[in-house]
Amino acid sequence: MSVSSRRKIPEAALIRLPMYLRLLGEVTAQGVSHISSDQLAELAAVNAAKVRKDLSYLGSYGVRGVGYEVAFLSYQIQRELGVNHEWPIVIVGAGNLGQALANYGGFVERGFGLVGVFDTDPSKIGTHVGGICVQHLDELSEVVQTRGVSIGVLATPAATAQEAVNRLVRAGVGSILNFVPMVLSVPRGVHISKVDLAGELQILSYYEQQKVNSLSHIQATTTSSRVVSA
Amino acid sequence: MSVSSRRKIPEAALIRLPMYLRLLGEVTAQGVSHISSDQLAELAAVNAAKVRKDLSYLGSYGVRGVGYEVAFLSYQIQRELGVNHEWPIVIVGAGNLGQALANYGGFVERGFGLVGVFDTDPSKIGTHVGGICVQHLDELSEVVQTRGVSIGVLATPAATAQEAVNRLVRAGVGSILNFVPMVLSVPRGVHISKVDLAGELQILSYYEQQKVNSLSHIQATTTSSRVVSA
DNA sequence: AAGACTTTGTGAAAACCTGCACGAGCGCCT
DNA sequence: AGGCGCTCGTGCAGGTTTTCACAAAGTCTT
Repeated sequence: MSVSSRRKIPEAALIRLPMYLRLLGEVTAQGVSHISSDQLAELAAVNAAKVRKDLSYLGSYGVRGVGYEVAFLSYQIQRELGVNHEWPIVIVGAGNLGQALANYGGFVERGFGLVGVFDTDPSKIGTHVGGICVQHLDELSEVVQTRGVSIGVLATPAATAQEAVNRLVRAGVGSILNFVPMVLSVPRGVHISKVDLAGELQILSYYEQQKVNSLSHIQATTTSSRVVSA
Repeated sequence: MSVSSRRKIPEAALIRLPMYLRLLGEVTAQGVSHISSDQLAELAAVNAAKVRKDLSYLGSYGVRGVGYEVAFLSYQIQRELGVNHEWPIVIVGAGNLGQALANYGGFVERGFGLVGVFDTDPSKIGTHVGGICVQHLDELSEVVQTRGVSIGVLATPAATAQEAVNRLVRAGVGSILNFVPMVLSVPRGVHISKVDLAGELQILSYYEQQKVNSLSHIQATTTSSRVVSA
């Protein structure tokens, strides 16, 4: 059995691996060669036991009394995440967000090479974003197949998102990062994860509203006690 | 006691409220006046019991045998999230991502009005993005206070992110949406939530890698059995 | 070499989340 | 009015995630 599929990593732990990997990269740049779960936990602002348990899903790569060797641990996380080699990605939708994502340096920096940007708007096709010439969506399948793309980013208007997903899936893309605030359906086996930008703000808005409410509650309480005591 | 602070909504349920709200808006546009938990669950691609439990944290707003009145439920979710009124927001960092976010129509559409974009780069200051003139970060405090901003979006380079956060906090911002792949520290009481774009892709990469691994595992098995049978 | 000290890996407890199953309440029909 | 059918709200069981606590296993000092 292949080493990396030894066990399946729980979702909750998986989500934190990119963060650990990034932090390990940072401490490497600072010349640190070993790190304890306590130190890594401090950097990641999480519990140290959680760090150890998360890392234990990869295997026993720490040394008791010493900690983890940064370079070795980085490599193991990379291998597990599959980011020890570059993944070609495509972006569908060359609007505001699509363009910004195409220009976003963070993707290539962390192992994702943009090989295609697609749209259906004739005025966008032929323009260059992120060093790539925008192509018509009809070319998607061709590019996905010749470049071996298995990850796609979706940034179209809501109206055309499901159709774009269908095309991505038909072309052979196996995982999709969805920025369109819509529930999309994909066949079993295709992985889709979503980022709802406005939704994130609405969650923050809840916390702010709670603060306002609790303040007005205190004020109301104060006021009524004044009334009572008057 | 104020009605909306009656109970605290569990994080897991809170995250789904923006989605429900959006779906309710869509069905309203289609002229639907009532909806059952089953129907909403179908639209949201989640379990119906989960929908009912999530909504029950807001109060008992459904009618047995009938379902939920869309308009009323929408209003209640909006009130709970605090999005029944507009929130002014600021964006710090007018780079690629900051500009795209400033131009992103989804924010204003869902109750967030951009009132300031800030940067420290002199070449950016004075340019217009998203209908707003980019100002120097030194102006942040002034704008936050006069406009009553309590939510900020962070999209600076990593090197300056912590300093930008400090300024946001000092200016009086209570919640921050962080797009910078960095762990930032904020004082108790300030809420920070992060979106790690490349991290999301790395998670997808894990799933794709798993598929590759399980294929090569099958191949390895097949190969070895061939060897055995040869 | 032994003892002190450090840090991992993990069992077990606690907290949290999900999904089922069903009682309770509501509208409609006769 | 009473019975029927529908759908909510929720107790409970099962699953997942987090945290604690400690034995095991290493280093370092003397």
